[in-house]
Amino acid sequence: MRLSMIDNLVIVESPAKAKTIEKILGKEFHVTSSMGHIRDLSKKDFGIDLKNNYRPEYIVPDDKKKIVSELKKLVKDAKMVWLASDEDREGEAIAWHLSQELKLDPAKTRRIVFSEITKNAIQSSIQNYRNIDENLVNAQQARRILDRLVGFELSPVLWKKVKPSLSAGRVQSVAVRLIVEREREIINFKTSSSFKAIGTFEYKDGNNKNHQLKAESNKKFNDKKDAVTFLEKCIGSTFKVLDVTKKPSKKSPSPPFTTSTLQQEASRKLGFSVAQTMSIAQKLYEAGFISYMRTDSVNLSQFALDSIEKVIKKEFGNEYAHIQNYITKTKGAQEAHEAIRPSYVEKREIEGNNSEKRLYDLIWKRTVASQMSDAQFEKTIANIEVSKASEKFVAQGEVFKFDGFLKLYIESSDEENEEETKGLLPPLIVNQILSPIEILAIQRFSINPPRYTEASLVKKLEELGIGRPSTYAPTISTIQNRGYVIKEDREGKQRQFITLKLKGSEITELSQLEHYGKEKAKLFPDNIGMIVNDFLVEYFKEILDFNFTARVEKEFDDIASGKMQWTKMIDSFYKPFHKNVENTLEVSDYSKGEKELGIDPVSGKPVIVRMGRYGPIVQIGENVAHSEEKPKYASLLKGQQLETITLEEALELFNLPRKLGDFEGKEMIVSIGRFGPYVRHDAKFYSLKKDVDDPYKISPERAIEIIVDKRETDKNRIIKTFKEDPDIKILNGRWGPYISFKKLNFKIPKGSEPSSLTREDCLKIIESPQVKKKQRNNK
DNA sequence: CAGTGAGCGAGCTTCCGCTTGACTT
Repeated sequence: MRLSMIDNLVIVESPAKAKTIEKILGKEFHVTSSMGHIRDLSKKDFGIDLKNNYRPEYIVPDDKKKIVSELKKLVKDAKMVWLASDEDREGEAIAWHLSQELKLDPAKTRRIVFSEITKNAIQSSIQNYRNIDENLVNAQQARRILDRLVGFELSPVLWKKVKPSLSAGRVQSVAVRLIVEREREIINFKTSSSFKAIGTFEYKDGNNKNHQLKAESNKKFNDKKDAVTFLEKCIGSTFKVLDVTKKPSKKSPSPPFTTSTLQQEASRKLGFSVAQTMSIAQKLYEAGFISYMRTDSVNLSQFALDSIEKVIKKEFGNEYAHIQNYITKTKGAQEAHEAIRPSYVEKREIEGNNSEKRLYDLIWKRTVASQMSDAQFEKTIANIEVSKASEKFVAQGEVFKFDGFLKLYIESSDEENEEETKGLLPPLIVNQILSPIEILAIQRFSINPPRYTEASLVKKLEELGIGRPSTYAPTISTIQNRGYVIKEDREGKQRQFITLKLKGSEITELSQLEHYGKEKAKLFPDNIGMIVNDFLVEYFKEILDFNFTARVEKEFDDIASGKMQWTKMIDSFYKPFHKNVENTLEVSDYSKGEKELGIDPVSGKPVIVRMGRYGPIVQIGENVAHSEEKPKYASLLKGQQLETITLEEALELFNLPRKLGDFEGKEMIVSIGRFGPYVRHDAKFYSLKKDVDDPYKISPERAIEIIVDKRETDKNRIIKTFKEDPDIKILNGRWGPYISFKKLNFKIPKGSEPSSLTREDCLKIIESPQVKKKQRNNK
């Protein structure tokens, strides 16, 4: 079916948005989408003519050619083209690129903008059309060109001075820096401990009724001696209530979700990675369940506010509604969209898989809670005097007066705060004498700064105004893909802590174990991340500065408001920057993170760690040209870092390969290869079991066991072969049975019995279109 | 991801922001 003459063609960025808008505008308007940017800088020679005042060379990337040719067809038939891309710098540039690439006639082209998809907003935008804002477009061109210059000049410096294929950029390099510097803070963190006293007291009130309460000392004690001294003073002291203060307090709801806060809460509450959150949100958006998921705005449309108010009043009662619009405080926010909210808040639940349901539920609760009343408390603080000591005890209580938004939604926090003993306090009166039941002084250790999670890194970047909602998730992926950063769990450790207990007039000491330092899905810098970071911070301080983006953003704003010419801005940045690049190429050494750990007691030679071609290594002795004596090398184990490895750990690496004695007349040798620790026997390799066997300590008996076990599983490996076709084999693998065919492997569909498959069945699986598609995608 | 434990050296790698594709006639 071909659409006849379309009078009005509207072009937006996203197809899902196009669908909704078309419904609103009716059949006189055809709404289509550009799928974001349709042109980009060519990759040849930067795509920038440096000799010609930074003239950009734009091309249509291959994956956009189809869209552009379709748009060209549509435009030809239209009497009026409405460019409705987002109301921000990038959106303005998209509109401009469209007008250029589609060669739109200015007389038949109108630029319109709306930041919410409602009938009113869209119809009024049609009334208030304008021309493309060239200053804003120039600000975007400056942004794009600056990023290209930085990225495409810095990355090759790294290829020459550190390692090929590495990358650097205005956003990613600062993200890595944050993680590297945080890790160093943690490495250098000196744990200290102190004691805090917690007393349990009781008293009888006028009606002879017994009450109990807990109170904490108002001061910490630096060491055990001070804590004991305090407890000794408590013996025979009287404990008197000095004062009781009551004051009201309140807690307000958080604003509705932006991309960044959604990623943070989905990470804390649901354990999603930022990429997971975004792809689930995309599904919800495409299904029409939520508004657009890439936004920095906390604004809600009047339509949304009205329907949320109705829902709150119906579900919770009138006193729970407190309709308000929040103000976006984020640095550099462009606010082209609404906050992330349910499209129809009346819809409490959606159809979809479990993750989609959970994310929708989170968005629903957060949105509705944002329009609910403050929670009201009454806080009580009582100071308790200790007659023989200058320190006091403080009892704190908190009572709900009104739960407000907390009835629906409690925001999580990144800090794992210690539980405080806050609850209801019994009625206290001044000068009341309390009798101590027991007083504990518990040793508490200071906690190092927390490592970043993906989501808390996004939060930090957003605070610095670095990156945009559409790039948070890809940036986090990039720094992991380059090997700069690894997302990992870490086992916690154990330590002892002391509890001193005063009961009656006796002080006893108790030693207990506590777990600490357990990490889940935290970002750790890897060796190469640290080396690259140190190199960039040393030679390109300006770019790596946390305020670099903020500074250039200011200049982009000046371009947007017509106060500055974009080519001048780029020129004054690029001239000194490029000079610095050339200078760095000349003066800097090849950077491999080299560090001397000490002297090898056996040979008397220095022990050096550094990055080798295939990863981090340790060497004994220097590499002297033309010398016959070569240094000895050993690779670092997985998880060992150049930054933290000790001399002892480094020397231990040379205890491999280790001879383990003979088995069946052949020697067994233990060592560590690319794929981890192994035993070699009779020219065959047998992997040691991860986290079970230690190559430095494994016994010959255990090694033989591993060899025999492996032979057994290998025997069971072959399920079926075909005489007529030796290329096809049905095998048992780590993930169950599979078909092996000329170095390629194929899953066996559910429900088929592997041993009864015929050659024809196998060929069918190998030739099936789904499998072929998958192979293409893996390329 | 499907089973390794080597070592020549050509040619390529890379940025940040917008956005979802994918398949015939």
